[in-house]
Amino acid sequence: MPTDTPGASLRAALAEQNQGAHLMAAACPSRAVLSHLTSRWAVLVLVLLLGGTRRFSALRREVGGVSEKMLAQTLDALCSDGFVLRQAYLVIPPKVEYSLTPLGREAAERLAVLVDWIEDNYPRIEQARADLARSVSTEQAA
Amino acid sequence: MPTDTPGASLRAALAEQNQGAHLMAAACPSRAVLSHLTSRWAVLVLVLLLGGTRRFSALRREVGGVSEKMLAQTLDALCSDGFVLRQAYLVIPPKVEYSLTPLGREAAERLAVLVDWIEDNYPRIEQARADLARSVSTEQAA
DNA sequence: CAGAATCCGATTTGATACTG
DNA sequence: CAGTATCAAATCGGATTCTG
Repeated sequence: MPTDTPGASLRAALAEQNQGAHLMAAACPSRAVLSHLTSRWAVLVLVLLLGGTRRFSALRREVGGVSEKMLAQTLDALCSDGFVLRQAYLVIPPKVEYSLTPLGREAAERLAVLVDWIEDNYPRIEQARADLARSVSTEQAA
Repeated sequence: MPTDTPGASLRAALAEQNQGAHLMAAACPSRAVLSHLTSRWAVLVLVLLLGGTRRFSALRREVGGVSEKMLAQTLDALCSDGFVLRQAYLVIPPKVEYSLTPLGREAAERLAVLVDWIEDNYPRIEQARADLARSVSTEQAA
């Protein structure tokens, strides 16, 4: 087994047995982490930071469509979770650099796999969507 | 390079050069796919379905905290995107089964890697958060 | 430049009740 | 059982203004 998913078997086993007290549980604290990592802008920010340290304004430019507020909010959350390191240089004009922590890098790499898959397979996804539109209630079952 | 991320090099290259017209672009249609896949309940539903076909009520029970409305809405979106197959049996009482399409399975597997990572590393994340709380503005730079 | 603060509309979310 | 309909609450998200 050359893959790097140590918890896969555990997760699968628990999922099939429905006895897990993990992410599927409403009260599980890791739910918050999941939502932070998969939030609209966090995914893009993390993947970008995988390419190296960046300043606030650079991120603002590179992450198309993000507002200052949302970017600041996203970065703040990622810093609080220990995924991103914020380094503020006390100079004028202000200069702040953001980079991934080792933990953040691990998470970002996994997100990048998803992002890359989407980009690589977008044509197939579009195709599937088109196929669906054609087969409007064509098959039944009993 | 033994990993299964064919687009990684492309993504990294584009990210570093900031010349990409892909997910980082505000208007990129794949943004919608990303948001569907990473939405609060879709992640959990997809990972659960990785464990096999499930009925609506089973999902409702297993995905802790989801409301009927949100589950229906989530499943609807995943079906429209071609990630989930919905099979309705015309019997009384009604019976509807949801399962992953090949496309959905690929996406779900990548999400599962992330979910598994979070569960496996939650202690480290908590630890990092605790460490942060201690080092409140301890280091500067110039 | 990097953000904090404020305002406020748009969207999301979730109980609850109802239906085939 | 598997939803849909409805309404109120909560959150999101962005434009704007202000500051060190």
